[in-house]
Amino acid sequence: MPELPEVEVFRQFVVRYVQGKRIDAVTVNNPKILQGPSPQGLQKATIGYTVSDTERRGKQLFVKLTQGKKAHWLLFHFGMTGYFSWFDDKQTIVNAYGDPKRKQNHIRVQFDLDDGSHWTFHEQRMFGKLAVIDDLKSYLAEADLGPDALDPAFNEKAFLERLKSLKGQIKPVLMNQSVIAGIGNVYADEMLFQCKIHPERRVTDLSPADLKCLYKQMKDVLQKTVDCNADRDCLPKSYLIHDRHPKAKCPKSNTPVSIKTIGGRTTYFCPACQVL
DNA sequence: TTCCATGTTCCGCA
DNA sequence: TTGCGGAACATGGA
Repeated sequence: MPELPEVEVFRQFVVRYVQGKRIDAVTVNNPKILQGPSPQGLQKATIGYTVSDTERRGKQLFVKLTQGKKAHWLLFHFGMTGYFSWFDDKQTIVNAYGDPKRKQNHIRVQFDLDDGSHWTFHEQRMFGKLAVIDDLKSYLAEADLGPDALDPAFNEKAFLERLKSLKGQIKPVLMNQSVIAGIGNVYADEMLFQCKIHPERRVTDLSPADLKCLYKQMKDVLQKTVDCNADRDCLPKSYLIHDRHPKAKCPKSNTPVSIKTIGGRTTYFCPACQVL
């Protein structure tokens, strides 16, 4: 589930509830979530360190840990079902996706903080990961990741430049993290719907107006979702995101929504608004 | 019980 | 080389 907006909300969550606190203990309930370090290695990399900063690129979240002059980063990827929660003696805050009634489920890693509170990483399906990164700059330089979709430096000109040499269907291109980082299945569908572009159209067949619309909607859809704190119910009624189920009807044309596998993912679109 | 899932990666084929 | 379909990964809800 977590695409760029959700991961941005997770980042803000860390800033609000975790940043500035020292990690006193770590519990790894399922070592498979760790990519690289052993549970002991993770303990060594975190215990005694203070959470001092955060970064995000696409769907990847980086959390900086500092102890004196020593510093490194934790990398979180949330797969399809990952999220954070935080709790102390008085309250529990479940972030973005967790069902408060089931908040104790699927805790893969728990960090105990120096103020007595606890920060937990949940990941039901184990597609997510947690890694330790020594040098964030070189990691990002070597990672096969495109520019972050919401990075202000990724402007219209850069967007058009990036897409102009590509040939495939537009939807898989939008979801390709090495082209643009952060767009997943749901928000790709939404921006295509808002621009009335069929998801199977070729990038090379799109008009300049189509591409400019996609740029605008990429920013709008993602930013609106961040502003909604990733609560999809808060998004405009005119969004197709509310109609991702069989028998749903297009919010603009009232046409039954089509469901088709495109680029390997379940795709929702309006066959009347989005013509091939 | 079977099918499906919002992410990523790898393999094989054209 | 590029594009693309399919499978695999692990888990549980419908």
